[in-house]
Amino acid sequence: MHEAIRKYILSYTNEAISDEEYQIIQDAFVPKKIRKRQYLLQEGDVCKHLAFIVHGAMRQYSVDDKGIEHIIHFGIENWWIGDRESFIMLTPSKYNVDAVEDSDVLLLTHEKMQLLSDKIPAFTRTFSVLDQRNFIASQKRIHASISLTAEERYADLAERNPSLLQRFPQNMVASYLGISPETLSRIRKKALSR
Amino acid sequence: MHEAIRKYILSYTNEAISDEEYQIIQDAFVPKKIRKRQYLLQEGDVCKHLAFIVHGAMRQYSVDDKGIEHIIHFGIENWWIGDRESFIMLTPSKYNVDAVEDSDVLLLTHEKMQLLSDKIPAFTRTFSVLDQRNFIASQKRIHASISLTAEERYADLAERNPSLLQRFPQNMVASYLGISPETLSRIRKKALSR
DNA sequence: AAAGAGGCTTGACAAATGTCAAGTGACAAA
DNA sequence: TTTGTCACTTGACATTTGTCAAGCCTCTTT
Repeated sequence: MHEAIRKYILSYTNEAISDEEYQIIQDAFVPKKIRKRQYLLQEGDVCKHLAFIVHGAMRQYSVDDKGIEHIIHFGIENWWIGDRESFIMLTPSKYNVDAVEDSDVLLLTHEKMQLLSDKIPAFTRTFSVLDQRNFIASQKRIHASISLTAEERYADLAERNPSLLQRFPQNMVASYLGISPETLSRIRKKALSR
Repeated sequence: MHEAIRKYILSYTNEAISDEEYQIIQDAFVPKKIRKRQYLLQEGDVCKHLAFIVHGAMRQYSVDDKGIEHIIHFGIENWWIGDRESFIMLTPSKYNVDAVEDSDVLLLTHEKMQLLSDKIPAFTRTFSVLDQRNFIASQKRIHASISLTAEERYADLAERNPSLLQRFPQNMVASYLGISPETLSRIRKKALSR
């Protein structure tokens, strides 16, 4: 399973990884299987690991006073998932993270992440680029949320990340877009008649 | 003016900065005065600099088909501003950045940023922490946009960043929150009667 | 096979928000 | 001073989106 990480790093950098470095990487990541509906993180706990998804589908969400779930992040193969705020600040998380499909992940603690950053230059760069991409992606999502209608946001998602629409049930997609399941159902109906 | 940067870095790290390092920093940053309404970046151009705001108030926004402005970022003292996507990817920006008040900024190109990262460890950490904080802040804003009503988003902003409400005109705040100026006016009226 | 749960759709209605138009007041330019 | 511009407010109305309730379908469990 660790092979997935090797490929992943290589996709972010051109630097080769030596065998010793590879050994360090193997020691840093802890593989774990997470079954559908199983939690990786529960609200109130401190996020001790970031998870690299080797295979599967997961989500990060909060639950409001009325018990309604608000999904703020989807994760599938080759994506990271976890609450960065809690992970870095060591504060109790306001979010839950759980598996939507049975998933294989690689867990990384904050200490191991520091270790990798210090010892493996390629990793430093990988993390830094990752942070930048996350920020850019967030910026796009903010832009969509203040500039576009619900219908346009759905079209945008369908264009950029069609795979998410197939992997996650419609009510979760609605939550991710910030609209009710009924509204999404109606938007899709309209979109079909074209 | 460069003294502002020294203080800024020290607020992010405990490492002292030597005189040689300080010299490198002085060479990297180019001071510039930007008058109210003056552009730092225009849509279609590549964002060549990130700007550290020493004094003043600026905004990053897009303009849609109908000519309506959508503000995705405010910047005041000690904040960075610029289009990160364009800056990193070297692609034409979809945004404008201009000054809302007369402002003093320090410009940093991509090359100089690399130089600082390579030569000054404290800077590497500063940028990395900055990226992380940006990501966390974005995440909070996404959460607000899908979970809260317009009224709650305003209350949230008023609580977290009251200074922005005083520095930026109300129609810009409305745009930032993703609502019409009329709606914000009504929300404020309601909020007063409590 | 029967029962139940969950996800999706649909209709009727309510609530939130946007749009348009008019009016006011402050401030800057002439 | 006068004029004009611009931000803000307010009212009337339109549009979008949410809420609630019912029904259908599929899948799982018993």
